Amino acid sequence: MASAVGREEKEVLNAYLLKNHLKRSEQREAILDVFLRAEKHLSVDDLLGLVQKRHPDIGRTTVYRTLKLLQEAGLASELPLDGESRFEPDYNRAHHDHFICKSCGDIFEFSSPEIERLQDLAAEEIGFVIQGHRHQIFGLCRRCAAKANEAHR
Amino acid sequence: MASAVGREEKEVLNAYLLKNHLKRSEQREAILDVFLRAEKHLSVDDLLGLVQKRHPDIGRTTVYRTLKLLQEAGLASELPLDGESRFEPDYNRAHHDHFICKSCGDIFEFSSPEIERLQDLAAEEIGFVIQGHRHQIFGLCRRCAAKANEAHR
DNA sequence: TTACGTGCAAATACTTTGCAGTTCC
DNA sequence: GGAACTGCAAAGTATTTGCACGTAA
Repeated sequence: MASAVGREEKEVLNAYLLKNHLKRSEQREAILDVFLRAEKHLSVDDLLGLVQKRHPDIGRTTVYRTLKLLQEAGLASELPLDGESRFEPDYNRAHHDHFICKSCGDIFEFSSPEIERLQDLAAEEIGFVIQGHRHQIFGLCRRCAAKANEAHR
Repeated sequence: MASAVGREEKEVLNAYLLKNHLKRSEQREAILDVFLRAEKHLSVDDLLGLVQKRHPDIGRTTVYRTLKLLQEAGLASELPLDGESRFEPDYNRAHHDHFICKSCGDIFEFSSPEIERLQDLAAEEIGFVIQGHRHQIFGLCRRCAAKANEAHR
């Protein structure tokens, strides 16, 4: 059962390691495994906590370094928030942006080719070459909005 | 000449101070004045540097605190970037988002009511109540893109 | 065996806070 | 006179780095 998760991603990682004369390690495999199984949008602390359930000796530094490695290998992407960043799997995933609930912290994804197209147009107008973007929408998710409404009465 | 800049904003600040039982100070007035005259998108360090040209005794802490105050008063808004935040005047300004050049650091503004509308639609679909958003596009400005192209030959 | 990986502790970078003295109202 | 403001130094927070030791190839 365990081995079925992220088979492809594990191959991608190994290929990346090989290509760059880097080494495999138990830590890297454990972190990738936990990362792929987890709910999305983990903070470093979240991920460290999950990893340490089975591997208490893995340190925070290694989690930081492995997340950086996974990004370079195209397996993870960072969601830079105000305080701490969050990370999500990014292998073979379509581009998307995020709704972030200020109350419960939950994150929802959305994607809009139309928005992308409008961005491209605006960039073209000023001769700007787009390399990446960050599009985050803050507010209250359905549940928290309902709660807030109730409390108002 | 000096007194003509940001007259209205200064009134807004004074009204805000009064309403909240806060006090006026030479520091706050100097910082607001420099802030309004400056090129937009200043970092705290930029602003501190400019302020200290005329008021060497004003400290970094006061700049931080005054920027927070100006935001509360609706006079400034923060552009949270990767390392340090930048700040821009925000009184009676239409909403807009930013292109940010990774090479020279320059920031360009753009606004698209269409994008806003699409955001609103996406939010509605999941019952999300929007309170704010951050939409930043990274890449190369026209000039830096041209430079990069040249270097490639 | 040699270069890479790991974990700790220390360093960094930006921002906030505690505190003692000063200023505004 | 009392609450608010200021500047310094210290504390915070998230992340990175130096280093000695361990490990994969």
